[in-house]
Amino acid sequence: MDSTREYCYKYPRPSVTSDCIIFGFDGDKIRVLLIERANEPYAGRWAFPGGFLDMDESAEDCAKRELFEETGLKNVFIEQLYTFTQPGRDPRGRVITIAYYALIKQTDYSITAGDDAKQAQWFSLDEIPPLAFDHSRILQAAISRIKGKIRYQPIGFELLNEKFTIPELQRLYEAILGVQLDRRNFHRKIIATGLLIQLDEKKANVSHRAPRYFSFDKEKYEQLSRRGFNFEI
Amino acid sequence: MDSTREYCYKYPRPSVTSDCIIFGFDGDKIRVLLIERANEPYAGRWAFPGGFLDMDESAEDCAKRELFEETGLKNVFIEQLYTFTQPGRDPRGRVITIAYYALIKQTDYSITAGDDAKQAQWFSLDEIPPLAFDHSRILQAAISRIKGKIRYQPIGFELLNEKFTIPELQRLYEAILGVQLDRRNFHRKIIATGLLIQLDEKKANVSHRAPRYFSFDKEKYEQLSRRGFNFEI
DNA sequence: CCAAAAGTGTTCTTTATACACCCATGT
DNA sequence: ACATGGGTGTATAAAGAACACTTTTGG
Repeated sequence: MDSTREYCYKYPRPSVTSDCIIFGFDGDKIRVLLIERANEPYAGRWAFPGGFLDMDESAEDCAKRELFEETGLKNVFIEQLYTFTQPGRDPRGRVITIAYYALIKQTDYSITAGDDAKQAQWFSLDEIPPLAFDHSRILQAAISRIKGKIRYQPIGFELLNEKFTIPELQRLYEAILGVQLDRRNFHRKIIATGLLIQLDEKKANVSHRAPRYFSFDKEKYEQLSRRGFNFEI
Repeated sequence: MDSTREYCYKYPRPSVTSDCIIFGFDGDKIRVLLIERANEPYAGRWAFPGGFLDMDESAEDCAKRELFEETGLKNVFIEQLYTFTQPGRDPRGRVITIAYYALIKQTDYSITAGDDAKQAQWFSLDEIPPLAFDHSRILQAAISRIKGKIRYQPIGFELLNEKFTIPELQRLYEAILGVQLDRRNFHRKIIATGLLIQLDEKKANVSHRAPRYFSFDKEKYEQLSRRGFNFEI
């Protein structure tokens, strides 16, 4: 028996992988986390962290495990994006990929390459290098998902520090939506949601009126969500 | 060599299936299409049409093929819902399922059981029998998807005939959203979208003022969509 | 004092909500 | 004629958009 081919089935089966699209925000632009592939195929190309599903883990657990192994990121809340199944999308044979995405506070984590990855690095969306496989299509899907979602769910806060100013939040919304918002109306509207807790602290060392810090009232949001209210910006 | 086990791989692989959640509307309630399973596991139980992925087809093509084989439905526009990957969700072993959903005009199609299915039948959402596998969880996911979607995209028209009256459309919205809407405000709002074409025909044989027929202006909707407008009810 | 950006208030327009009322059709 | 549900109008309230003005900070 060929010991390198010990798993045999009556019908052919595809390989299954999970990939992670991790977004961050540097205060100005949205960034996405890529790894440089160490192995063929596409060695040297940039790609999303991800890898093959083990038989005893869900696709979500697989995505988290691979994310940790390749970038050092841990305890990230990921959400399923889409499953890519086109035959021919991977030169190794039939591979289907379940893609997950997450929005994280870049400062909470430090990135370190490991495993299959030569390096892991943040790229802003206008400087994305050529990607392996069909990953640029996956990226497009992820971007349009967060664009659609941010209008109706308070996912923006996941990208900012625990404490943040309203102008910072506005720059984030503008970066994701790609539009300019009126500073004054944005301020009033975001306060009107009742989901911000004002802190007794202002931003220091700015040569103009210092903006206040706020934090996001997650408990209140969860209460309101359960009652079926809807957030909207 | 064991001819029933001719596909061998270095690492174990899960089986992959595609399932279809097909919604219809009978003028009063939302219905969903189920098949009665002919084979084990769960023989005799109701389930969504679906089956194993072939190696030369995408998961979407697989879903359409299985839908046709098991119910006779053809040319249905399906959309990916979610991929279910929990280990243990299928007694046959590790199976992941990519679920698709569709909204169809029940009158356009006639349903006929075939293949793995003893029969295919529409069930209204308050009369769903016990389902095979984790299909009741999948159904919940599909219902909450269409509830979320109908507010912002004109998917309701897919469930109605080519020509329909505004009160019919309203009953559909009420069935999906589970709320009562004001007849008069609904009328004005749906007309204000500019996406309905008024036909020179009224509903016949009703013992009250006959409502006009309308059709959905798909071309206009696509034009407006491209310009980034957003539909909202 | 000045520049720059934060924060507040005010006006105007648009949209949403709640109904009163009229209209057409079959019995 | 009347019951039934379709269709129109209108008044009020709430939300959104535009923008003038005031406040705070560092230089």
